[in-house]
Amino acid sequence: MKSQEKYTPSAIEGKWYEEWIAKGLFHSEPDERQPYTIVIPPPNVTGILHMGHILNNTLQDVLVRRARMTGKNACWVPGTDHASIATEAKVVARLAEQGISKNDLTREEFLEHAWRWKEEHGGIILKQLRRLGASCDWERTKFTMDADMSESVIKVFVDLFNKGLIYRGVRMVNWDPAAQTALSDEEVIHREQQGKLYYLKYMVEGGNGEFLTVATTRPETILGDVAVCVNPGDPRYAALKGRRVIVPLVGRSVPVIYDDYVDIEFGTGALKITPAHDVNDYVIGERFGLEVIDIFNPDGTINDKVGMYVGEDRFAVREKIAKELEAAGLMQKVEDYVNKVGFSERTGAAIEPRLSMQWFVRMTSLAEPALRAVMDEMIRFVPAKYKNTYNHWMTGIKDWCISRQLWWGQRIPAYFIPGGGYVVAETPAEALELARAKCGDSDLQLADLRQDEDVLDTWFSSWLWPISVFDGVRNPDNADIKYYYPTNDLVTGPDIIFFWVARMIMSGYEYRGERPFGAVYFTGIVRDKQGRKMSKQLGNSPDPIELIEKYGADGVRMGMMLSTSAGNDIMFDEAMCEQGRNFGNKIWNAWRLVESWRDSIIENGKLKIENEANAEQPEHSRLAGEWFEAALSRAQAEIEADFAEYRISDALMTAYKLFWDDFSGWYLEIVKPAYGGVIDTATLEQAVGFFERLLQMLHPFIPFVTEELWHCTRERSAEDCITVSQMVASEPASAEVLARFDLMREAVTALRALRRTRNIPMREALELKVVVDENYPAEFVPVLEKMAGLSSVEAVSDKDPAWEAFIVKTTQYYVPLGDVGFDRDAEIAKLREELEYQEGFLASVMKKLGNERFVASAPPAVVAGEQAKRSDAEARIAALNERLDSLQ
RNA sequence: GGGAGUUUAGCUCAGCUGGUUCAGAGCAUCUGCCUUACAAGCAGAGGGUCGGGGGUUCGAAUCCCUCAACUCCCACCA
Repeated sequence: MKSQEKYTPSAIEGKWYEEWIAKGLFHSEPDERQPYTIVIPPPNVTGILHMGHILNNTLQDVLVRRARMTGKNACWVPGTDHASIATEAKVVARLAEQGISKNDLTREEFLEHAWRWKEEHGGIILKQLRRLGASCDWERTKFTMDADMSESVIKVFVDLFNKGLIYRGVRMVNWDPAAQTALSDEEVIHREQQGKLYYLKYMVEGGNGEFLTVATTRPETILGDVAVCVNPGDPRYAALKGRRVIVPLVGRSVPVIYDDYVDIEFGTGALKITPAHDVNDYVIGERFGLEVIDIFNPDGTINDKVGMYVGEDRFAVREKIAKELEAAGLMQKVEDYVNKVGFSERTGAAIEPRLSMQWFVRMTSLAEPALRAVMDEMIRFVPAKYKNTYNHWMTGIKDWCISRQLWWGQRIPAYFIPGGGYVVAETPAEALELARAKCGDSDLQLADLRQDEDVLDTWFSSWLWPISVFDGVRNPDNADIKYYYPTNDLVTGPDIIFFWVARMIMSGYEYRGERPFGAVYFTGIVRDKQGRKMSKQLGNSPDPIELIEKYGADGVRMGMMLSTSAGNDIMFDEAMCEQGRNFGNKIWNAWRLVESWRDSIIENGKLKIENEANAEQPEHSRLAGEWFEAALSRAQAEIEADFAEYRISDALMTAYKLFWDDFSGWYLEIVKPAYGGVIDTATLEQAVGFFERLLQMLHPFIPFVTEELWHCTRERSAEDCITVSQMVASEPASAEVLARFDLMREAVTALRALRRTRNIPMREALELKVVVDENYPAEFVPVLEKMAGLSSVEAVSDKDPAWEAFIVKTTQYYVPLGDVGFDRDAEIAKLREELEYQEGFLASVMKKLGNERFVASAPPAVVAGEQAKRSDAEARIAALNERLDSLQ
């Protein structure tokens, strides 16, 4: 295949993705190779791609592609999450647009709408991931509400119930009035709010105008007040013992009670007790056997319990009641006050603590092996700092509220028996059997049983994800689960460490007796370049698809990977994508150069110019090959080490510099045929070989352009894609060759600088004289000659002071040039400056070496290093002095 | 109120268990160049008292203490 002249990402990306899919290159089946497995953190089925997904999925793709190219059987399982609250909210909103209220529908009708919505709008995000180049095994795509997935969830619920790890009870839970469901503690986000603290007067019953002042942030809850509580040690209220006070406006008489919970210092030292709407109040109410008056409807409006403000919203009532208290003279004062308020993670609604009947999972025993696994690094967290966070949460773990008052999700498999009690079973038939046995009524019919209305928390299905995607719950011994589980790496955000990561670890040990993954790579948050979180409201989040259209998926991926290190937030700047695109262009053009060499000697697979092309390989090209082989090996080894430590951006930077600087800037320039000449076949072959290895090294990061060029480097069969090609293992690199080449490179740089100051064009050849010593890279002279444009290199011992000079390490180089343009004073000044620096350096080294304690206590290698520095510096100083003397 | 983390060039970040005059990289900036792969490029250059202060050490960006700023997580104070 011949390359196109211009690099146009859009022209190649779609094509190759289709090819990969058509050839099934991302599909994995168990075989004799080692597996490498990643399960995707399933995005919401109705979600669309944002920058966070780009970051997260590019990382996964880099890991998977690299594994695929290094002998592993790579399997990346994609899928989506049913996201019960978010999706149900969207469906409800859409129904509302059509004038349909959820309340007018039966459960079945609603679910029909929901499924239709899912079929129409779901999975967009998975299609978008293809644009990014994600090499998922799409044949394994899962959805958390697929029949088999749901079955697994129910099976686990029943199992945990039978083990006594699931219970049902009335508890104070976090109520989301918008979604009208309970939430787990993790789904509540606490944020500071500018609010007010209202000081209300509670008149003492039977007193003559005495009152007690209670401070509250939520005056509307006085409707549910059942007591006022003060600290028993508070002298201000000692006299009120046994008295009752009147709840303002409401007129209800409530007792004054005494409990240590109340802080004397805070507010007025008096606390109103509303057991139905505050967790602490509930606890105190229980202690004192107080009544519970729930004043809210599920949607956060006031109910008819008290007969005031019926049907009005809680926040409207707050303002209204404040005014009326004021009017009634029952408001002492109002202060500005900042407090923390809980909000629903999904709907953003202010959470209402509410007493209700819910299902819970006992977590303590599940947490134990899961905690140990991470602390003992059976599961590695990257970065490790998240071990702390995890440890803290797991140690103080609370029971998990798993019931949601929604319809979209797995319905809780509990069936109530008419006479009371319930049974839990995987199927209605089993439930009936159990129920009959339980109540001893063999005539009981299925229709008599009533299934619990609630569904399970979404996370109760996703915590099984690494197991259930391989059907390991229903068929624990199937070939897939045995082969792919435990998975290798999990790439996710630290924001779901409790929601998801911790729970997967728990379910992993409970249901497989094994960790679900070997390592968790925590990404940071993608922010804009001012450091602000990307959000719809701010409008600072670029559309990833637009970015891909502008810079190519390759460019966007590069941009992301260049600036990501685990756990650190990434400050996204579109310029990074530009850099990525530029790199694609660089690769492209480097190939065009090599290709042009080939085209000049080969046509239709045959040599056009026999004699010249078959000529012996020039020495400089042979040397360049020797050096680049070493450079490539070293880079490969570094990249391997980086991947082992999950330093993905470092690995990329190493490959980037290798390609751009070493390969394009040096190797290709060295072997480039002279003007009008042709390349020899040996060098061409070598250049193409290097190019292919570089493409492989880069492919995980920048898959499309590398695949395109892979098919240009030689004729390939349809199956021969870089995606499934195997990288050759790194060989030890010769440090000697690399170091000597660098000395040569420095000489070239010095000669270039010289040309620049003396304004000598490249076509004008220079003569180089050298005072040969051990730091003179004699073997690379052919390269030096070519790169610096030298006509001759000669070893000398006598120098002419009129010669231009430079020193590389300790080697003195001279170039005889006329006096034209030579600035003796500038040269002397430069030499003096250099001399001063070297003398300072030597002094510092001597000081160290003269220090007995240093020589005695520093490691021998360090001391030897200092001695080497000393002799180098001395040699250099001698050379500088010599040069100075000759000039002065 | 607890806990964790961050602070190094204009920007984004590397600098591992103290040891090259160690102060680095990429990008950006500046100066030359349209040199027949690439101006999405080439050749160069400048730029930081490693947040402040103190200490340990022969030696500190690196270890300790302290102060400051920022970020995140956890927590039932009205």
